Amino acid sequence: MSTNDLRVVKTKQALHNALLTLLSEKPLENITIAEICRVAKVNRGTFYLHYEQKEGLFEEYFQEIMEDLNNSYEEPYRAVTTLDKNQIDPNTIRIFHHIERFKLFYRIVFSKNVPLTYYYMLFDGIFALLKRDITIHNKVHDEISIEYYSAYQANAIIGLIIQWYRQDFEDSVSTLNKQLASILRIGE
Amino acid sequence: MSTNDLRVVKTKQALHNALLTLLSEKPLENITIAEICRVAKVNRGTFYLHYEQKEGLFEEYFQEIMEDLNNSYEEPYRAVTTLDKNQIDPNTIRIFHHIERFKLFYRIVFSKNVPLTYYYMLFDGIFALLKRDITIHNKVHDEISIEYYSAYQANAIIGLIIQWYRQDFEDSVSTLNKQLASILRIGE
DNA sequence: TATTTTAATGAACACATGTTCAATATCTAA
DNA sequence: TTAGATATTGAACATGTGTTCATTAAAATA
Repeated sequence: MSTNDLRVVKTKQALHNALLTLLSEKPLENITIAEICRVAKVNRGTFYLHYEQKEGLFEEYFQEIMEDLNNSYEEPYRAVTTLDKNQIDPNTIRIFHHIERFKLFYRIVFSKNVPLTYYYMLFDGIFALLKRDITIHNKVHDEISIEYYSAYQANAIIGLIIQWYRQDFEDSVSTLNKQLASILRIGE
Repeated sequence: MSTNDLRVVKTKQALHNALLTLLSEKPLENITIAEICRVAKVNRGTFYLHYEQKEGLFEEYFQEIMEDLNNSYEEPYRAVTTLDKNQIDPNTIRIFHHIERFKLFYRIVFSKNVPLTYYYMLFDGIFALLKRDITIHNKVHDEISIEYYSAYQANAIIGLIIQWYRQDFEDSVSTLNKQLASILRIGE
């Protein structure tokens, strides 16, 4: 099933468009595979040739969004996890911008009937960024596992995002940045 | 649909037992409602009278487990979020004990094809505990929202648990406690 | 362009979902 | 204990799921 084959490209594009169309009408959980295929005018068997669940289709979008997250972290940036808290500049924290930019997607990602997969994709994305940073600055005390520490910090940030999501992203990005900066400053 | 009615009690009990039986054989995602009903010898229509999805049935177990979490936090305890980090005693951190006690359940809760609902139940449980504690000690700086701060701390702990889960809970409870204590000591 | 390769199709299958409704069995309260 | 209330049942229905297989159509390549 070569990804370059025009037939494959065409089929996937049709399925992507169909999913997007349906997502503007109703939540992912209420969309069926049969429905997507009807809209895309693609045989249902063909769907299963490429994906196992509708979630797999959704994941392809997510990949692109995760790339945006990574790009938004390209240099120049200064990390939020630097142990020297004085270095923190709220404006350098780009994660919240990213979330806001794709809040239509993140409303789906954080909705309660959706599988944990997407959560883990976000977690892994942030985890990798923080871990890279922690490793670069490598100031963590010996007795702390970098893995645990990264998981701790990454998920803490997602905790803020959950709280933000639950108020339907009403607070501004800069409010979130300030909250994070203030929290990290505690204990100085 | 009175909860006291013996018929209701009996039906729910049968469904609970059936779910438990099936869970010992295969993951929740591979268990169907029809299957649960067959094992429980309960009409499928009756299932829908009480629950919408098999997840609703699972949630009832979760409630009990959340009670254990709350109980494990009864006094005497000293909180992990006290801003004066010197007060932290790893032995007072009971969350990891709780997770380990119910690791059979938490393996399900953290599996990637399960809905986010369970994650939120755990999050809300820890969130409430930490918020109560933060409010009692109420040492958070003015500019920090207690909601955001609690969400941050609660999810950070779950971050450790995710990392723990991903290594199939191989580390000991005391390792987790020490990691948390060390992380909290950073920045002192 | 002609030939080969292979993705997509349509039909069919067994089974699951979610819902309805009249008939029945079981419980509660008098 | 009986009468009334109601939870449960079984049957049926339209639709979705996941899979199979021979056929067809569209792409790659030579």
